[in-house]
Amino acid sequence: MTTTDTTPRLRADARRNRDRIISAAQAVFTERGTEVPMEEVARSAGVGVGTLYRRFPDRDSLIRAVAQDAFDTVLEDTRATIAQKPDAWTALSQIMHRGLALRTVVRLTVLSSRARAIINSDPNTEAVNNQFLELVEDLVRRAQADGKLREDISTGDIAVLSGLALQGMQALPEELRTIAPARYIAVLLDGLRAENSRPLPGRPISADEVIIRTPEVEF
Amino acid sequence: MTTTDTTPRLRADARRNRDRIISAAQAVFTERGTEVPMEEVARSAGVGVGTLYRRFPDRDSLIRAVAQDAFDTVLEDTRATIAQKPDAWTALSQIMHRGLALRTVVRLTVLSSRARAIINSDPNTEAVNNQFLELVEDLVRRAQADGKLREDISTGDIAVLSGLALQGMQALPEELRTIAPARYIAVLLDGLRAENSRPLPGRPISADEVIIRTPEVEF
Amino acid sequence: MTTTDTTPRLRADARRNRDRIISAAQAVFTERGTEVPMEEVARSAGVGVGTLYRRFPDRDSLIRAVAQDAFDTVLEDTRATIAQKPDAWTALSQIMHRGLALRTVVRLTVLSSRARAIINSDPNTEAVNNQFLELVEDLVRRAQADGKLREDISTGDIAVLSGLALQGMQALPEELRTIAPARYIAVLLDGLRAENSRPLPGRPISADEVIIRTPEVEF
Amino acid sequence: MTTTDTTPRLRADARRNRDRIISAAQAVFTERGTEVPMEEVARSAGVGVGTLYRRFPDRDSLIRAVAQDAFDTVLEDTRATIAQKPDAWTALSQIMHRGLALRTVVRLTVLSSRARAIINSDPNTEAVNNQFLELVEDLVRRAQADGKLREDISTGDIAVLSGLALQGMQALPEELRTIAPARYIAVLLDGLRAENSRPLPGRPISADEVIIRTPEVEF
DNA sequence: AATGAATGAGCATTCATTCAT
DNA sequence: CATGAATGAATGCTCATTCAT
Repeated sequence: MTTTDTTPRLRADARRNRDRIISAAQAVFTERGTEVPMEEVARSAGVGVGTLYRRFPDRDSLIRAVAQDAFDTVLEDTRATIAQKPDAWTALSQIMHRGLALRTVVRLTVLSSRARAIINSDPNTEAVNNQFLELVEDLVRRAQADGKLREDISTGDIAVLSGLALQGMQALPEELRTIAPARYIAVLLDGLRAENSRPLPGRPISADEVIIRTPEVEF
Repeated sequence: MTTTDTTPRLRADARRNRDRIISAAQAVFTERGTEVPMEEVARSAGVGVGTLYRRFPDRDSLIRAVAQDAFDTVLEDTRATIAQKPDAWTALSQIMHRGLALRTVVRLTVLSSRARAIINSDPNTEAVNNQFLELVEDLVRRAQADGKLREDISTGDIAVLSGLALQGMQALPEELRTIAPARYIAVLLDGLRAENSRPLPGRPISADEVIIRTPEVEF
Repeated sequence: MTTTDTTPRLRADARRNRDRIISAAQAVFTERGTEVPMEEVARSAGVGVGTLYRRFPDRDSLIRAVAQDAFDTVLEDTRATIAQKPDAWTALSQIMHRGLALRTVVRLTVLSSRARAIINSDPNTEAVNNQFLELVEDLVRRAQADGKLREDISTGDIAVLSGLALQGMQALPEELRTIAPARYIAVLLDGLRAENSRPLPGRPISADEVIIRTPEVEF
Repeated sequence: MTTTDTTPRLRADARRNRDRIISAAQAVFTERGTEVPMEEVARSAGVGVGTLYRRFPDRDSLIRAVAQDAFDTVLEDTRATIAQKPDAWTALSQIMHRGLALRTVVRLTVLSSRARAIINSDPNTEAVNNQFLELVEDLVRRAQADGKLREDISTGDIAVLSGLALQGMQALPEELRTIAPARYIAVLLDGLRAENSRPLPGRPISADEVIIRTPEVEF
């Protein structure tokens, strides 16, 4: 787990508790949504509710911490990927194929309007997200310059599309849930290649446009 | 609205109310998930809770009715599309571009595990769904025979992919929410074309495999 | 059914409906208490709720009518019994052994505080009840004068005791429910005979004292 | 209160609350039946509904606990009585004259079919009840051998008869409600004596026959 | 006049959050 | 500090009563 330590000093055991809670919450939120009873989260972290609430005064603050953590991981991964790959298209492909943390982010931002609202109003997470999007933006530009990525597409589109392919797999039986995302990312990538492209309807969606304000949807 | 009239005879006003409730529930479920307070559903249908409950004795039975209705509409639309288009690829494209009812089905089946469980145990809805999948299956085969659709793909894949592109748009600002689905369906279609396709990882997923049994996820 | 016709004129079919409702309500109240859903009562009378409510504007008024009817029957039976039996003790025995209408009265008065409150405030029923108690009072006096009935007992005691033996049989299996009341009435009668008697604790309870004011108990 | 401690360890305050709830529920159930609003029970125990539900997850489990407790007390009382009284008839008399806990049992078993169903399916309570009935059975046999108790009677009859005399007193004004049960128990006992008894109709009812299966009656 | 639909108040139950141990 | 108990507000569902057909 990667945690941007905001709380300066924390005794070792308290720290450990905090981490266990975030891990557990991430798993539980990903599996069953952000509306699970707090007691469930506590139980699955192996602590009492009291402890949970001492660390995170309400559900929102827990969601915020989980999001924070996931965004951090995504950013780190992305940096690591870029550090090794000079080819923009390959880098993009790899990033889109990435796993759990990205999936958490997707769930949190795409599926739960509550999480979205929280994330949108958290400067810390937003900052990390912006850094991530900048990196992707650069890759997009470079991949297009290389003639690999279609022109009528922008960073926001990529963000949304990666999101789609990483979610919604719960409808599949266990066996397929593992292989399906890779398949659909691959289909998408084929659809994103310059060579294949028919002109798209609408207009490119930029990175700035995917940070959202719709607070009503709640699955 | 398309309602398969199961209840033999219903007084005109009762019928009207029933329809209003299903419409309202469809909208509300699509907007805010299947867990909205029943009172909300009632209010948005302009009836009292009592009426809602008289017609649908519990939430499950309402979800079932909404699903039924949505599946019916999807099937009808699909038939109409096929009736006019002899070209399989075009037919598939059009079906994938279709709107609200399909979106409801997707929401209901992909996002809410509760809805999934209900639908899976409703023979009526399942029957309609099967008819729909058969139609698509035929289109897929034909489009592949025509050399339009890539070979390493099957009906289940198409079903999942259409689902993905039709959901998750709530993360976008109002303006884009309208145009985005069409864009992403287009990208997907480009990715699905036979020409230039790279081999996909995994294996084709058949129609039978997307009727699902995982009841834990609940957003 | 014996109904003291208060409502002067009533069309034949309306009259028939009224009677069917009272019969049904008597049965249902006796079986399942005075709190059964009105819809149940209506269904078991074979009419719609609307009709039920047209006849009896609320639950209380239905209970009142049922009580009325039962009291009437009890009074009639008692008169008939007395008319044939000059021996007071035998008359008392027979009255105590009587069946359904008496049982309804007992249920209504002993088990449901609501019914009790209603009956107590209904001059009509009260009048009938008073006539009944006067008859019993006379029998008690005569049976004591004959040396058959113990002296330290009064009409109120008899009323309460008959009530007890006629109720609470629902705890027994079907077969016994039929024979049990007769057995226990017999035991009671043996206990009431002058010859057997040890002095009782407390004091004789008169007829006036069993018309009651406690409105809290509600089974 | 006698509580069979099933839950291993319970914080002092929780334990205290548990006991208060059972006491309150016993009183309230006895006064107003097993259908009182849970909120009433909670209020009368001086706790919030939440606490009530934490301890007893639903109404049935509360009824079960109250029954358990009452049966325990009855059994204890009975043992104590027997321990001091070698004379079977006197022991029986005393047991029949006993008060509140017995009355609760009676209410619960005789008046509420719901309670009956619960008790019948609770092995724990059933066990205690069986022990109780064995003790009474023995007393009945001895009292008959002593020539004190009439021969044409069995344990089940005694159980039913004690039940009758201990209930239904709510029809009486406050003052009499205190003395009445003793009076009627006395009458019954006179009726149960061997001397002067007339043969009873029907047949003796054994202890096994009063554990019942009729779940429809609900007062 | 009879019917059954509509309404909404009432009670059961769950769960976020606070607080005593 | 950690724990789990207590609280009460929110929501599901039922049913008495009213009213349109």
